[in-house]
Amino acid sequence: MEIMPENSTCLELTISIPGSSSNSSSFPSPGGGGCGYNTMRELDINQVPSSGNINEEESMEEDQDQEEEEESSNNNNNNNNNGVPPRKKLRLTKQQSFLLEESFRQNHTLNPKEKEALAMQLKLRTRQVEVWFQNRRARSKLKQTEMECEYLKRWFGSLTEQNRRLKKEVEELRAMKVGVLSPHTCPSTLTMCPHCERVTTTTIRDESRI
DNA sequence: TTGGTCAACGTGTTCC
DNA sequence: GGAACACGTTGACCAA
Repeated sequence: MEIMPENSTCLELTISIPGSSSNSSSFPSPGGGGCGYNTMRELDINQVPSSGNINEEESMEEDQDQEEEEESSNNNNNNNNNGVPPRKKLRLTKQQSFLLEESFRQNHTLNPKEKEALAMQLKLRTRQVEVWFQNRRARSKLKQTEMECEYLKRWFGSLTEQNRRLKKEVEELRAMKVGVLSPHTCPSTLTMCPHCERVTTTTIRDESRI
């Protein structure tokens, strides 16, 4: 996208690199983006019990979560709510978010092997990793679109201002021309000043002196 | 209560 | 034709 704003000095449009620090969901930013990660309990209802990367406290919670998930899963299989199981909200842990963000920063798409490996590492299902990347790309694109929108608004403003100035200048020139061509004045020509790039009038008498 | 966030889903499109 | 993706939407959850 190439846009040249007024005077070509430009407001240069540098569109955000997805995954940049300004991103609301990036880690670490407690409470960043208003999602309330700092205060809310990191409850992951779909998560498999942890080992390895995640600390003991989280591990205990996730063991509990797994039981809930299994129960939920069983309930789902039993087709309560007319076969439509209640949808529960998964919240990724800080660690999971961090690793996903890191991965996204390196690459915005994953091949099946990378996806599987990441899912294993995060103790998530590959589908969850896949969905996370899809949503992350969407958020990234949205952010970029918002930035472009802001930029275009500013550019529109500067063009409007430039237009206003040019119109005013045209009015001045018209007035000047009327004055120059009026009776009792010498015929003149319009010339462009190379320094200020404004049009000035020169009388024929002036020119003859040169 | 309301608005924002985000995981998850359904569907259409693209690519191989 | 199927996998991967984009896009729009839903619903759970949270803070103000």
